Amino acid sequence: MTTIYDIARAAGVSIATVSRVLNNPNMVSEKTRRRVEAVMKELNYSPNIVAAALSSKRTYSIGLLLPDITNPFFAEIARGAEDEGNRHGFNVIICNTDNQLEKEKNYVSLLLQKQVDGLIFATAETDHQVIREVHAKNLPLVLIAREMRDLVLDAVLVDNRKGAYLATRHLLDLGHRYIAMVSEPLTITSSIERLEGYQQALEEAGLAVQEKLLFQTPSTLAWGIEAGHRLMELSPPPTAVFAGNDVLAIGVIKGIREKGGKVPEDVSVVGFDNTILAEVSDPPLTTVAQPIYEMGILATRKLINRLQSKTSSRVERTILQAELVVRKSTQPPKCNNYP
Amino acid sequence: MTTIYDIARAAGVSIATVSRVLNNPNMVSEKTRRRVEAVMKELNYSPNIVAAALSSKRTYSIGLLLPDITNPFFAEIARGAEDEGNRHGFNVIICNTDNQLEKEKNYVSLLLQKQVDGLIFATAETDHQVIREVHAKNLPLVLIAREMRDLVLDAVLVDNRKGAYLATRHLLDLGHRYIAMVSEPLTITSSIERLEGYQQALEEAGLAVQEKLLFQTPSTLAWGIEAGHRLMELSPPPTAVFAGNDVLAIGVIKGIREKGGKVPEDVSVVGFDNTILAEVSDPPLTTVAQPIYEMGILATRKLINRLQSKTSSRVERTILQAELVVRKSTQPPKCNNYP
DNA sequence: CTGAAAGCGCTAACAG
DNA sequence: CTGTTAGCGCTTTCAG
Repeated sequence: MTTIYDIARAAGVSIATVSRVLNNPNMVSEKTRRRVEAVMKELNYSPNIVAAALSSKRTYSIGLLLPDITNPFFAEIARGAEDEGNRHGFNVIICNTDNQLEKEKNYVSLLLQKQVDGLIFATAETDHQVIREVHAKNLPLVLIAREMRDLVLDAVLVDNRKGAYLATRHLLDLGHRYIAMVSEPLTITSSIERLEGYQQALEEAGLAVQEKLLFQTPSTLAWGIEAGHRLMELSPPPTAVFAGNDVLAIGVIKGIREKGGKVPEDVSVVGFDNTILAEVSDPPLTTVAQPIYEMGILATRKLINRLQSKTSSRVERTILQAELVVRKSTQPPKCNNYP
Repeated sequence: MTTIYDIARAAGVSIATVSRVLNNPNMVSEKTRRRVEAVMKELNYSPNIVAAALSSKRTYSIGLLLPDITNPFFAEIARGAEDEGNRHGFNVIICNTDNQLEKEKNYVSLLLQKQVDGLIFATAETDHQVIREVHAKNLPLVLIAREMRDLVLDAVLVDNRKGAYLATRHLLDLGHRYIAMVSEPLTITSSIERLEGYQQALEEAGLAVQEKLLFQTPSTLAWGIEAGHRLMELSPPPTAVFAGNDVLAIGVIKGIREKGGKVPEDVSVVGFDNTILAEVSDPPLTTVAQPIYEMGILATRKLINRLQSKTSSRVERTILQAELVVRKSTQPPKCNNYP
């Protein structure tokens, strides 16, 4: 491996000069710069970032903590983060936390030892000791897709309430009056907000929220199916359902079908997220689109900005708009037999 | 930030001893070890891995190059790689290459500068200059899911031929005689092998491969749909189709439907990969399962083994079995009108 | 514009 | 079992 010493010797300059042509080329005379560069090429030199990091204290890598990269929603966030990071010379280290506090703690500790420049955190918890600690340690940090209940930090979010409102409103506009909601556990801020949007739409339409139409389940296909079954066991079953995310929505559709119902003929279904699943499912899913990829980009850009301008300006929450994407899983109700 | 010097001073030992309790605790007497550990706890010490890496030449991070983390197939590989890496104290740096040579080159160069301990490479190309260079530089490297045409390297693969054979055979067993294949571009080794499996099954059944039943398209939903259309324009249309992967299969189903066909009633469809898409699609997709997650794990384990035993033993190709997962997208043909 | 020199925090012989 | 002493390869004052 060739080092700046080799280059310096071969070019007849000091290592300081070599370092300068690497980092501050304009502080070096054109002539010596050229010479040094030539030698670098000739000796096929490649700087050792680890060594640079040790003295400069910048590793140019950031940690991305998310529940599960296998979930299309987070995969897309990761893609956005990685693209934007790469554009600025940063690498991203992926960490799958499965929403387990223990794992998050271990990852954070490891990432700190690796001296990452900052963290992007997509956690499920609304209250989080680990995040508090990171924040206390002054490591740049931005939250994505989820917030914390009582600690305001840099974050990139989507207007969940509005999105849920749009979804429910769409169902209402189609003529539905008996609309269920299947949501993720309400320990997640986004779930709470989506539920609020649903409520608001119903209330505006002069409808009361009915307890028996509210389902709360973990966010997996299997649980969605289960919810679909329970929905169909209601008598009468709802004519429409708003699911808290695409996975649940697709599960619900499957569950409804397994009980002999048809989507959208018997019951309309709306999802949330607009992941690839919504596009691929049959019928294609009407859903609320979040600019997921863009969120990954924005969070990363925000983090990098923080890293560059040491100015500890104040906390910045970016809230993006969600919008309804109407596909084939919704239609007017056949009849309106609402209790 | 507290360093081993601080610990050494506070514990009344040398930095070497501190370093030892960190890396070779058994080389230190129980008593001083305890003391040092106590001080570490007290001073809330956290080792600086960057510094350790500079002198030890091990960064405990590995690069994972894949086309696109957003593709469920690669996301699952990434998950496996990350899980296994984490289990051994390695972090994984994700790089999305989009199969672009230029991007791959840049990433590899950056990863080398970052002194990653090794690389896991999922590339589409069958012949690859970048990989040759990495290999020449003696950086531990394992290929996953794809091979190179004329360079045998450590790799974790699936028996594509056998998988494709099983898929086609399943269709044959159901009574289909007029079976199309929609495959990814044949520049990818896996595509070629899958085509071969298809051929073999047909030939064993005494059927000739018909050129007009062979489609080759990029692996996206849109192109799959397009292929579905073209399939239905044949007269008669095939009674079954084997698609080179799940995304294409789902596209084909959509395309068939758009032309008024029913799946599986009019035409049966088999996919390949068994990603979440197969589970989520309607009808659930009969497909060939690859142990994707496990492949990620195995590739990583193989890499880590290489890192640990410096023994340059010989190249090792692991070939996993694919198996058919029968779901609802296939059934016997209504009638067998094959030309 | 350039060079000398002092680290960054840790590992790894080598002695003892 | 423990301490001393060189580095690892690069950045960064501080002089000149």
